[in-house]
Amino acid sequence: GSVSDMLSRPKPWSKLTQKGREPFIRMQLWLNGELGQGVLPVQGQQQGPVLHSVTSLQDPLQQGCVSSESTPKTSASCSPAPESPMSSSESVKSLTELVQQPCPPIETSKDGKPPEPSDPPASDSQPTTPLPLSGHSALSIQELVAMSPELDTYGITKRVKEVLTDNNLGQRLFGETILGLTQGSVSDLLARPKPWHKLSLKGREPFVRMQLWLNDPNNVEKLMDMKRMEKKAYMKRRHSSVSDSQPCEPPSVGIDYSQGASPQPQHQLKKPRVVLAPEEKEALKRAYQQKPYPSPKTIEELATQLNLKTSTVINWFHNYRSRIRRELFIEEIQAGSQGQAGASDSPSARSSRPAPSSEGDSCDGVEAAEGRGAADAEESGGPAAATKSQGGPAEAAAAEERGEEAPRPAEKPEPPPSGTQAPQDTDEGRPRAPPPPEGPLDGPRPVPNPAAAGEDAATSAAPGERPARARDAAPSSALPSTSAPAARRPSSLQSLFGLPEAAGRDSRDNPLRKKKAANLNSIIHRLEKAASREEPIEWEF
DNA sequence: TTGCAGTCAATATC
DNA sequence: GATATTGACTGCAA
Repeated sequence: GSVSDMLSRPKPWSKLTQKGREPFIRMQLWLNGELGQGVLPVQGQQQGPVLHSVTSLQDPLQQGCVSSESTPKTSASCSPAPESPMSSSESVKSLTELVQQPCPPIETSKDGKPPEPSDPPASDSQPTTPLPLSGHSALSIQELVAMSPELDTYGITKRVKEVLTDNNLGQRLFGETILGLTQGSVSDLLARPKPWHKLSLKGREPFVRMQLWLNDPNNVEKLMDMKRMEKKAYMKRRHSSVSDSQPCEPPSVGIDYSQGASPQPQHQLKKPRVVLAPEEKEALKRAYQQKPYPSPKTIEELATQLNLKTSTVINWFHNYRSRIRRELFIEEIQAGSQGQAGASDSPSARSSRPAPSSEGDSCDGVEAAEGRGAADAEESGGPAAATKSQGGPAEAAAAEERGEEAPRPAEKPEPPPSGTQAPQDTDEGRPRAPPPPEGPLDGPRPVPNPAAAGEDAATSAAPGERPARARDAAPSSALPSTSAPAARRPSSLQSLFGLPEAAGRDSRDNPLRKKKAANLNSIIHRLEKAASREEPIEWEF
């Protein structure tokens, strides 16, 4: 009966307690084929232990940055349940041990050596995760992730960065060996970690791995060894190739994908990477300011005007949106940490917190208005909340924003719901003033407000120009979005992102504000969407 | 279909 | 040489 109910009416993850998540984890493991080995023998006496392990997983992680003080109640929370033989304490202990073990093994197994040539094709025993951690017992990284308490992603990355730099260890080595990610991904992750509650299971994985690694007393040593081994291998290779002159292939040490079988088709297909010219980026940014979510038509136009492929334009928008969002997260976190103190937790709690701003540029322009309206909406959990978490924070933040240099008229985005909203955008809304150099560009000329072209102009919100600085720091709030779930676990969250309200954000606010503002557009867009559901009539203008 | 999260991997920059 | 940036891709979810 429980199964039936669960299958037909699964609760969203965020609404589940640790205990409640267990069945889903089991299902996931089962789906992944990881239950096969009796890892999680659901029934039978084994249950006890198994469950234990599952739950206990949390501990290991906790040692580290789990939100600093948080000390989540983890296991405790799960008490009831039928089987819960595991009362918190002991089970936890045993578990802890279990978990702890994992650390060491981190690199073991297949990774024992990084990529080195030798690496056997990884046997692959593990379906999904080939990485290091896998070795351990039955605990899969997924289990750890699923059961782990909220981790302080920012703190973790900070520590990792420190350890790496202090020991002169590179991101590539760390990434490939410990995280199973490439250097670029590691760099991005370390520089712009998203708050735990904003991450998907998959996205949490690297943080769990980092935490485990940090907990491993021999972590540095192991990496160092690895580094040495790599170096040796590299030298060897180098020598040999030198002699025979193999023009050589990739000295890369990492991962050998060579599966023997296929002769690596590599080269051929490689299409050259598209590199957008500054003018093109400018134009796209401008377009984004006007319409963060351009219609296909607009995209086409943009592509045509810039002489780019539509897919490039589409990708650019996707990436830009998502990156801006990420930056906002960091700001939030930083802001929080700074002021820190109490704030209760993360985003979630932060309802009223301001956002920092550190800069960024990336999104320039975007300012748009901030509209608290939007903020409100979100914050209250309103629609925004709805929008996946994501928009949430960022947007919210954006909302707060407002700043902008000169107060732009239309700034306030207002809660779109009302429909129209987006008034400003289109032309008037657009940043008329400083629109970048349109003229100069030649080829792709500065897209004269591409946005305008589109019909959807309406959607976007106010444009803002780029340098918005926004001075005011009004604290607004928002950010709440961060998802309700988070809210649920105050303990840990708190520590993570405490947000001080006041903290000096103002000072630096500007930079980011822009971004935030940009996000406003997103918010608006979404709100509109939501609104439109009810009234299909679109707001075209 | 659309948008997003997470990554990769080519480049840029330091 | 290491790290940062960023266009593109994959898989998912709504």
